[in-house]
Amino acid sequence: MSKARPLRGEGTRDALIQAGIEIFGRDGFHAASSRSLAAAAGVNQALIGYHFGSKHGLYLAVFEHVTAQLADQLVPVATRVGVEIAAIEHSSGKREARCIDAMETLMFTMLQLLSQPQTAGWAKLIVREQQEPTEAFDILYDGMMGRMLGVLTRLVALAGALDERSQEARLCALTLVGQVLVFRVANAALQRHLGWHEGIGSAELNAIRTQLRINLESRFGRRGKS
Amino acid sequence: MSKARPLRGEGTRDALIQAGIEIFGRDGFHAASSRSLAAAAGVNQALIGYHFGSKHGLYLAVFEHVTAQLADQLVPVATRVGVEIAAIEHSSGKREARCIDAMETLMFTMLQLLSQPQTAGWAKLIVREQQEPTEAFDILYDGMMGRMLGVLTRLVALAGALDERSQEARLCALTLVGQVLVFRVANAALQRHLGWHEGIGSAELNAIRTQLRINLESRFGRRGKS
DNA sequence: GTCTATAAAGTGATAGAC
DNA sequence: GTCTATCACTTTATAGAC
Repeated sequence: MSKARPLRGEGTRDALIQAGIEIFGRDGFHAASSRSLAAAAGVNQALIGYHFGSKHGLYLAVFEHVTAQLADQLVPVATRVGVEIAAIEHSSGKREARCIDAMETLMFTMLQLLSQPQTAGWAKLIVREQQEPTEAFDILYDGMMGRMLGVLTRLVALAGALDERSQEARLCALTLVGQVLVFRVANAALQRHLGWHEGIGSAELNAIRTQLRINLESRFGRRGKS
Repeated sequence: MSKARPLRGEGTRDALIQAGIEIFGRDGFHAASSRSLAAAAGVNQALIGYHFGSKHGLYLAVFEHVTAQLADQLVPVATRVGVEIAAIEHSSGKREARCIDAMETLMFTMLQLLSQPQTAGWAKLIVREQQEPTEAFDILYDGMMGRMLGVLTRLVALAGALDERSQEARLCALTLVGQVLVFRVANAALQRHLGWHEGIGSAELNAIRTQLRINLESRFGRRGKS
């Protein structure tokens, strides 16, 4: 944030949204003060009202921004997996193996995204919002989360010969999501249980990926191991 | 909360701690005001200072209370599982099956605890604290969480012929915890993806348990299915 | 142990100059 | 588009009566 000169218009909006990710994520909506938001953005406090109407307006704008960023990274992968699902459905053999690869792709993409330092703020924000959902959660679910859950559920159904609308398939998909989420959500517990005080780097990412792969192969593979 | 007459001493402390679970969980530490805490407890605002020194003192007392409550319910199960682990270690056959049963017991106990309406406040409190851990998290980890993770890790190691201090065993234990946690943490997503708007009842609990069991048997069972 | 009252600081929003 | 200044209100903590 090197700005001896004032940002203008769009720049101020962006700076406030970035500050919002950090400050709302750290403190929550209520505890984040307009003054701390403005200070973190390096702009005047009155500009929140000018650009977003109110602190709440900035909050919603932050969720729109985060949803768009997440979608940017996840939708292409989800689309590719969707194509692969259609291909698997019209083929005969090796269904399980192809489904497992696709699930691993989805889960690892989510894991990578969630473990980047840049997304730490997004994750805090989302976890907070899940506990006490407001209209900001709708932005997130409708814009990205629902689609990801849907694709994963279709894969689970395909690999397990279930109806994709069945409760079993949906529940199983959630247990898969849980295996990824825990590494972001149980942050503080991770640090203590694994000694990963420096966060999740590429070595850690690979170790987690290996476990996820083993779990997927055990769960959906045709008997044989490795 | 029927109290035409003032609570005295201990009663005031208890009322404030209960109010703290609800209000701190709902609003977070900063956004929870002393006035709303006192109002929820039905006591005078000045009594927070008298009994706990400050709002922060009440916050820590709330975590000590929640940790004690969780430990009350989990430590007996963890102890029984610890005995079972010792028994399995000194036996020869059916190791996997016994380990799976023990893991299911642990996970279902956690799931039940997390899905009770009474513990909803605890869960929110803990999830918040994990995102931005303070000294309150130490109370929780040292008092209960570390022990549960330890027991689960020992079981994973035993079932998978791993060293219980290995990273593999610890990571796998975390993926198991994740499969339970997701049902509390991704609360709002659950409601939308599964349509469980009324929360998790006994029918839902059984459906989840079945999935967890399948996952455990796939992962740790000797080939053959069900 | 509980109350009222209040001090001192912080809050979101906005009017008006530039 | 950005700033300063300020209003009206809430915040935590505490002094002092009972």
